[in-house]
Amino acid sequence: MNQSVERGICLDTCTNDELVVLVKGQMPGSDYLAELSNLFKALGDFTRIRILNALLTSELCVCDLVSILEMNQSAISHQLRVLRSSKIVKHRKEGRNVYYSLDDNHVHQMIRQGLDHVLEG
Amino acid sequence: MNQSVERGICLDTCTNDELVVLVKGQMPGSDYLAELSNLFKALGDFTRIRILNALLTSELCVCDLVSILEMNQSAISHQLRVLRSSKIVKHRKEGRNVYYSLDDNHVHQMIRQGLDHVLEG
DNA sequence: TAAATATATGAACATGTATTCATATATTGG
DNA sequence: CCAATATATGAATACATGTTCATATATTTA
Repeated sequence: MNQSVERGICLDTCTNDELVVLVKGQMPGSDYLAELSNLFKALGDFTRIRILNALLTSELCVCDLVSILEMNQSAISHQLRVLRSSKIVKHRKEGRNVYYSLDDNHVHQMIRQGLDHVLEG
Repeated sequence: MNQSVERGICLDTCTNDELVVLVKGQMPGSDYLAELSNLFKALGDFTRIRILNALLTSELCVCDLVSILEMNQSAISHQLRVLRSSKIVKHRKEGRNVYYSLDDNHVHQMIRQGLDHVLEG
């Protein structure tokens, strides 16, 4: 279906070109696209991706993550906050520990799919 | 399989805890995780996500994208460069136009999966 | 209740990044 | 060859973001 669309050569900026109108019409709303880019942005950091890969294996508390990533506790907590506010992880408190886990199965799949991509490379 | 792993309560930082060792062992190598986070980072920008959503419908030249996103040509070109260097889009030249399209099917699927996620909310 | 431990958070700092402006390059048409 | 058009790119700027340090909060234990 992709390549069957007729192209219109742009003169200056082709604001009313048929294809442009078509593509514009098929784009999801800005709200969704903003949400989507924010989701990817939250996944797009080395520390956070390592946290999430760890959580792929098991629910973990903050100090587990400190040991696994060999990083500052503060740095970990700050990044967990980002992941929490993006609803990517959920947490539960048990005594003085706070256990984090993946909130959603979609994210699980997105990470795995991304890994497939880079492993093939 | 997740919750069946025995937890070890951390005292200070539990460097030798069994679970920590297990999780560490199951993490992909740093190189892959770095690549993965870079891939997500490339997807994690509003402008770039809009470009990619447009390319989901059809191959497009730069000035098409300028019209579709209603943005500065320079801004678009700069972002296309980011997508190119991340191997997310490919390009072909035809006369004075340069046509961009998605390079890889994985990315296609990742975007769709991400959209599913945000559309469900 | 005091000390110890686990976690969260604000401020500061350094670094990264998106956009704009000006300009360069390349291609086509006259 | 010259003018016009499409695209790319470097520099500048403003803004976002990750880490560290210091410290606050909450919970357990002695």
